Amino acid sequence: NNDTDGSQTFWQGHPLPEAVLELLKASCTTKTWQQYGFVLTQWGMYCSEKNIDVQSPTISNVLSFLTNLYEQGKGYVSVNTARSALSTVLGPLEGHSIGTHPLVSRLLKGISHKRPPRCRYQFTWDVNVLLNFLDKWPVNDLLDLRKLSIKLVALLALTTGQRVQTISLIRLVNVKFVMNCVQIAITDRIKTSKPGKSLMLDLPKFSNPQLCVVLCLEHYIERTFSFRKESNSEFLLVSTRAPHGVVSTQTISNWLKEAMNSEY
DNA sequence: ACGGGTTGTGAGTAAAGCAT
DNA sequence: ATGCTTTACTCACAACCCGT
Repeated sequence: NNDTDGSQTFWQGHPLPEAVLELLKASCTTKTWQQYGFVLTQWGMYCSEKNIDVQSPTISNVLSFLTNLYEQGKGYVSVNTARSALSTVLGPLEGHSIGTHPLVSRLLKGISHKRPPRCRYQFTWDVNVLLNFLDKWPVNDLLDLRKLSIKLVALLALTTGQRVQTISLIRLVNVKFVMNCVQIAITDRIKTSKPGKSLMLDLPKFSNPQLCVVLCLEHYIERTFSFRKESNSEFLLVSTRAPHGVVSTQTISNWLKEAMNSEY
């Protein structure tokens, strides 16, 4: 019904039952639909400007649109996303899906040569800087909830090397304290999920109690126990503010940056 | 089976919005 | 004012697919 993720607009040419739409929509995550939705807004604007039928363009319309994005300064990856979006929404052209049309492939290849993608991370940093910093903090009991959260997230990130998405999806029921470590199963679908297989994380105890994830995690769970009932959050990480609901991946990312930005 | 092309995904960033 | 969420956008990259 509401069209915040853009998926509805795609099949508006076909009047389809709600249940069908629901399944078509489930073929991509909301994140993907959001991105495609943005591309389609651009496409819509381009079409009305050039008097093109949004639903059934010619191949040269598509090629010009993609070239236009390139000329706006977009890199290969962005134009490629646009290609994917159009390919998903629009029917085949000249017997090819838009993504696989030979001219589209060629065009994208040209862009990848003119504006090749760079790798996301160019340098690494010394983890000890962060560890030394956290080591100087007061013991867990004396930390306020915010600092405790920041510390926990930092230690989780360092010990697991997982995306913030993964960290945000740690469910309390899946955290198992065993002998000398903690085992965490990630049961929700994540970027690298394979059907029917959940990710297992092992957190070993660390010699320095001040920097031990296991202890910090234990403490965090105790500390947040009291308001779990009201917030009824099944997830480990909760907001530092009432009603202490689930935190977004963005918040976790902010906490992480705060930990690394040692200006306290 | 591998390697290239294609598709689908989360991360990062900035800015606006919203509670407390 | 602060802490967090949402939105809009660009990007890198993982997974998938398929021809050889």
